[in-house]
Amino acid sequence: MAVTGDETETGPAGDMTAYQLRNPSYGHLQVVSEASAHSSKKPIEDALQKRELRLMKNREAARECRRKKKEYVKCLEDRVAVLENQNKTLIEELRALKDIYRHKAE
DNA sequence: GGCGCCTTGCGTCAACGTGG
DNA sequence: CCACGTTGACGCAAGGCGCC
Repeated sequence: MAVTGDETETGPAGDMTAYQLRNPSYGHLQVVSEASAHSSKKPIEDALQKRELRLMKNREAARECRRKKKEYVKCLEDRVAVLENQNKTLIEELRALKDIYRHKAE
């Protein structure tokens, strides 16, 4: 039951963080799917199981959410860099044109 | 070394939006 | 209406870094 050959942990950090190694709850859904094999038990156990599943799913969702946010911010930063370059070029171009205009006027 | 401080990544909760 | 997904906010732990 290997952790589903993970593709998501290949971010900038690369490997598992110390936190991930330390924290036993840093896992994926197969643990719970085992647990929920037989679904009708005592209501309390059932509720607990439900909660575990919810927590686990939310854990994954939060991770994905952060990944997306990081990607979004990176996109914005890249765009800023591009626009700054464009701006520089345009300012330079404007300066050159003004120069030409001034010489002609003289 | 051993601090304090800052940054990063995580898990959890709560609130909200949405599809069935 | 409810179950579920998404995301901001919060607190925590660890790592990096400069300072003593």
